[in-house]
Amino acid sequence: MADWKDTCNLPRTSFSMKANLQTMEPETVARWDEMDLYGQIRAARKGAKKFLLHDGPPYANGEIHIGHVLNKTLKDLVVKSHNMLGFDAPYIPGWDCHGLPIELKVDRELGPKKRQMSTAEFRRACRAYAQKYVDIQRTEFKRLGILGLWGDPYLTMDFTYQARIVRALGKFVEKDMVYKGKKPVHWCTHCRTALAEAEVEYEPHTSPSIYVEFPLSDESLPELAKRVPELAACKVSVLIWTTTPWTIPSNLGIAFHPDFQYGAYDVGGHAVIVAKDLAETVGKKTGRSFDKLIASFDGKAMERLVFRHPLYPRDSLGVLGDYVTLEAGTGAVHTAPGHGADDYHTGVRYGLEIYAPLDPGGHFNESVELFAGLKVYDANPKIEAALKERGRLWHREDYDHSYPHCWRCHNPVIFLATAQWFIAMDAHHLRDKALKAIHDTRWIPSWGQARIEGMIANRPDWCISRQRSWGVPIPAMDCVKCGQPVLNKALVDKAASVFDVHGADAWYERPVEEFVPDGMTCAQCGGTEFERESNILDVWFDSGSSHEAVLPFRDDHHWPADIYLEGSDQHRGWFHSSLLVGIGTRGRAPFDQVLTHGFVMDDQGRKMSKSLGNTVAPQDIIKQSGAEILRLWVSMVDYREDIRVGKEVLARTVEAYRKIRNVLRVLIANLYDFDPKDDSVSRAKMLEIDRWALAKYADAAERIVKAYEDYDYPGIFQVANHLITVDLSAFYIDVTKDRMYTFGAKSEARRSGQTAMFIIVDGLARLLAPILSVTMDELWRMLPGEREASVHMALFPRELDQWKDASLLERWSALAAIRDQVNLKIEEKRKDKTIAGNLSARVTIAADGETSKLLSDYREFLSTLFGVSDVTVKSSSPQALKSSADGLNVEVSKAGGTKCDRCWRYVPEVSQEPERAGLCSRCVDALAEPVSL
RNA sequence: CGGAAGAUAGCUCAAAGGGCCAGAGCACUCGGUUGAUAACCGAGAGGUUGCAGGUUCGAUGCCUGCUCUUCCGACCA
Repeated sequence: MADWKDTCNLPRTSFSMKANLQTMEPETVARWDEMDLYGQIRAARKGAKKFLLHDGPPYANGEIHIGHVLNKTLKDLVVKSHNMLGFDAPYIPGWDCHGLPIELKVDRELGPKKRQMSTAEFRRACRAYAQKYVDIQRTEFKRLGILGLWGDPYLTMDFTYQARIVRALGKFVEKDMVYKGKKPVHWCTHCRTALAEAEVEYEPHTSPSIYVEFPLSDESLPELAKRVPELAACKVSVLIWTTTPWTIPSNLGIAFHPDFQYGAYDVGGHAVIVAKDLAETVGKKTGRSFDKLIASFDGKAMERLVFRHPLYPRDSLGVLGDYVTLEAGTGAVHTAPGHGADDYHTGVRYGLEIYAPLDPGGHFNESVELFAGLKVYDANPKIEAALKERGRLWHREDYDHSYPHCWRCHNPVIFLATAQWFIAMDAHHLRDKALKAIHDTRWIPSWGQARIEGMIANRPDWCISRQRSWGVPIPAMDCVKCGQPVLNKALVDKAASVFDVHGADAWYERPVEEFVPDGMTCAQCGGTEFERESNILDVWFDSGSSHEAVLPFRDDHHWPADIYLEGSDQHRGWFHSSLLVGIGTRGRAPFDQVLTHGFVMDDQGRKMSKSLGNTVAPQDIIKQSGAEILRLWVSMVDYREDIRVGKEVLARTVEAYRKIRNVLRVLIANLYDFDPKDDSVSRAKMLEIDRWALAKYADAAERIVKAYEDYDYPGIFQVANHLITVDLSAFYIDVTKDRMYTFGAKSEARRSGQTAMFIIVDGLARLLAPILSVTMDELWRMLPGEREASVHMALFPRELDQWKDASLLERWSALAAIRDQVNLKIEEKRKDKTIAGNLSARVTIAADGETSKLLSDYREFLSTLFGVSDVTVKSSSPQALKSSADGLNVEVSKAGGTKCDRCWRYVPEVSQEPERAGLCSRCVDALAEPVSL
């Protein structure tokens, strides 16, 4: 028996079933580099409508983690898809290079060596460190298949960038929106330096706990009598509690909770105020009786009453604060605006002085009576003694709690108000304009608007100064003679022009004269000598200025950007700072749309952390499965929410990838002898099933394009996956393969199928290219016909309407339903071993009504549709139809006749000719045509 | 403690001005095939839509409370 297999048009392709992504991906990335794919796309789209995604700069520290993968891949999806939608969509990646974490890392690496280094030298070490991680991360991002201008990214430490940050600040200075004020920060008196939140460690500590009496001032008595008549004739005082006696000299207020109930108790003939819920406890502690309640009232009644300081002839204002609790103390909180965060905000709200009479070493200065020159910790007992002497100290005990300590020297730290630079939120209507800009921006998802709105509406003035080394210096100076700080446009411009050439290091290295504008004099004392301040800018100002530093200066960019895309934490971070800088420099938001994504969680939905040991390293996944799997994963999950990753998710993603790859492989493998130019069949001459496939494809393609426009990536996967698995794999390809394999290679029927398959696989390669960038690039190069050097230079499929055919699809969904019914019957017969494969079956089918007509219309096609050897359509007989619910009667039996050795169908008779022995007539005809090679 | 978001089959996603037995794909089980073969086809099983109430003829979808998770922020005087 001859081996007829060789005469069949079996699929052939070098697009292998196994993806080999581990080798394919690096090769592809290298090829893209070599051919300058990014540049070629730019050239190809030149003149098209622009679509600009402005990259939020990741921090140049450490290797990339799974969150970076989500973020950068989403950006890549946006950029690639917009290029294929026909936009000119450039992408310039950036890095955030300044800031504390790098400083700390470098500090640790340098160890004791750091002490011998100048600030400029230390900054050079930081720069080298940042550059190292820029390079590492760049390699990793490229490995993910992200396309962009990797050769010329923007770095916040670029000299020109540093200069542009300063110029952006200049816009604020010019409008008089920047002022110097005070703000409490963590301060280490041992290291004599401000500490960032990350440098503070909480450790157990024993503090003195004291209860102190503040008498009501006489002038407030009438007001109190009005609010609380019962107290009209009393001598009134309030009892406060604190664990930092040394802040008593700085006391300027007493805070009450507006809604708590307070009571005035007769204690030894005086009316003493404490929170009612705490009266009993306070009584026990102080050993006095709080049994006799004279009056009770809300904390609100205490607002703006004036109390007297227990040590000095000074007032202490009654204020309200929500942060007052009943967990400890008296419900009346000692408030020193210069020495606490709450105290500070309350102080600002009530117009109290931000008073902190300490030197950097934590000593009281000369103005502080009784305690001048004392270090705060040494002052504690003295202050207690002074209070006791005056009869104001009601109780004292030790108090164990967790207290902030300096992470370096492990001494307790204090809160200390220090001079800082601020941007005033309400100068030049900054806040109002920002709120309007938020309203004018499209937030995706929409709740982002309310979120950032709340933040902008409530935020305090922006503190932009940091007492740090690695960043952009605030080009402010102090008058040597009188200490008056200066920050003006001329100073800023001068610094910016120096930074342009020498970088911001110049501030620490070059002579001060280079920075002092000609003829500058101190506005206060007329002094002409100045010294530089050593504050640097908040790094959020750095990155928030990126639109100013990048968009106007890059050829293919424009201001504002079309879209920003970051994690939802950036409502507080980069979106926020970018918005404020944008308002300050140009009066509007630097973006039209803001798209946010969630965070990557582990497979249980918990956040990843080193301590939990549930982190998933993208580097490992790439090694095991390939970056395409990560890209596919990003595309199929709902990134607007938090997303999960874990073994099963990734395994499912790999399965999905295989399925997609395999179906595309079958399609291209049937095109090995097809040239679209010569072999395409016009739609009019195509078989109906091929037109059906194209109609399905066109519907899907249209929805996918729409989904790209809507940033609905999971929707793309849904549609594409359904088309590929259900419509193509399980239906179209399955039904069509007999024709493709056994018909004459050049027969119109086979060419018809090839035409459809070509259009579909070509279209899918385009449609999936943003997601499976490497795989589609590979497929693209193997497809027949003239085409761009890379699929990423191509456009999404167009003119899809020509393939659409709603009535055909409707007819065919009825046919598919019949096929489902037949399959059920076939399955029954397979179970009882009447038949095995579908080709060993014959089907007898009858129906009534519409279905009957459909069956007779498609009589010739039914055996193909069902994949069986023979179908007999019977005219409907009411009796036979009784058993079936939907007017369909199906009978399956074993096919009769002889099996054709070539196409495996059972036919009534096969050829007896020696050359064609065992073949059905259709195969004999097919072989009349020479086999193509 | 405050602001915001979410919770649908083992996994990833669908279903909404509230209404046919809540749908796919993958995974799983069984069967077929061996001319997509580390593939392919068919069939099957799998969900009281986080929990508890409420509104309604009827709720996954609306309201209230709770639980859990996540992001942001505040706080420990």
